[in-house]
Amino acid sequence: MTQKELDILLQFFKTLADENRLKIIGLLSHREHSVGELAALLDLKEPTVSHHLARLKTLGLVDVRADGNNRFYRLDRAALGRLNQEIFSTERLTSWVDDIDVDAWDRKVLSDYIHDGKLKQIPTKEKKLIVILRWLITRFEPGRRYTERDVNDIIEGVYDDYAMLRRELVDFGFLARDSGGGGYWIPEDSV
Amino acid sequence: MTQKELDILLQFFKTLADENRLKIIGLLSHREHSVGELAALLDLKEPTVSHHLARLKTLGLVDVRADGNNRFYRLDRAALGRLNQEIFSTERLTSWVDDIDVDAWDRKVLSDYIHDGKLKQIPTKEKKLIVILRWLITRFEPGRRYTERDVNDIIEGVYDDYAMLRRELVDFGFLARDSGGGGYWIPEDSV
DNA sequence: GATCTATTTCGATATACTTCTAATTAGATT
DNA sequence: AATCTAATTAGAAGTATATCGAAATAGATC
Repeated sequence: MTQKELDILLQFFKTLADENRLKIIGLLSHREHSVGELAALLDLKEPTVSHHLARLKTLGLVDVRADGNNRFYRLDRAALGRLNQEIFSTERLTSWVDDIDVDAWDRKVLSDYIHDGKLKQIPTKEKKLIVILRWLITRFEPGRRYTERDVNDIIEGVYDDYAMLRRELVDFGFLARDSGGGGYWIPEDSV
Repeated sequence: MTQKELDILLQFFKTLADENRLKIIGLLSHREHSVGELAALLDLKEPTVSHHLARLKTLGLVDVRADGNNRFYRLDRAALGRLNQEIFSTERLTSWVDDIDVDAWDRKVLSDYIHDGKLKQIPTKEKKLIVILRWLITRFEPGRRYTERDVNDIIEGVYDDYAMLRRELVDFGFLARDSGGGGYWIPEDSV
């Protein structure tokens, strides 16, 4: 769903989220009314009713018909039904947020822990640690072999305790290690 | 529709009339999320998200599942569909306002033109005049005969120009007059 | 048990919106 | 043309509520 569609949806709910506007819709569902009539029925001043009607009109929910000085407003039922269908279709509901960046969480964590390209400290929470490790692993090329020294040097560029981070990378499967001294590499099924 | 039902409807729209709550629903439509995740995704602080979730929960739109310190919220799709059906059924739309007092218009006119039981002035608008006449005619008993003097006295109690009002009462059929001098009375089919 | 983490509650602030009065516009009536 | 009526527009005041920081709560971890 695009931001524009979300705005439309939002305007719809905002417009209907007022007791007097709901009552106006109810009154107009019976028959058309002038502004003065509505004001009297709802015990509001004309300008207030005028304001509410303007909002309903913006949404296309009501029509106006001028008759002398009076302006008779009536409900556009078709528009109401149309909005209903559009808004509450299942597809729409489940697609409300395609445009939200789901990596925002990752970025938040990164911005919290990384300043000027350096890791400030190692997060204790596993969920956050994984975000950091995922960021760190991008400095290694898939398919290439690294000596322990290589790995330490790369990590040290962003954090002093390279041994700790190297261990975490291995523990969480971001790096594989050959116990025979064959060095480190990114496993095929790396996260 | 009762006031209570209108309130429910109103709460529904008010709850959905917020951009971030719509986004939360969208996010939860994919999968459950913790408060912290939602806060990061929406770029809001936890208390704010907590507040939004509480409102959604009041409406029954979301469920909570506790897991350690985390609380995972998820969408109750059934509730959403249920509300949709209830809210947008045609019967409901057309019955929104049965409880609105349609005599309020009359009362408005009366309060505008009558102070302390006295008629301030005669409205020029026919619609309003009729309201006044309907009020005035209640001072006469159905089935009883009145002389012109009786009529004048009764009217003069509320307005000086009794001749004018008497004429209007007759013109609009609130009073019948016997051309032979037999006086005035309320006609059977009086409005 | 003390500490840490995620969430909620509380209190304050800032913003959006409803509602009103006053002034303006447009149409009808004299 | 002048007046009157209905409605809208403009501006102001009050109310509701979204948002945040600080404090409190509850669960997990050490």
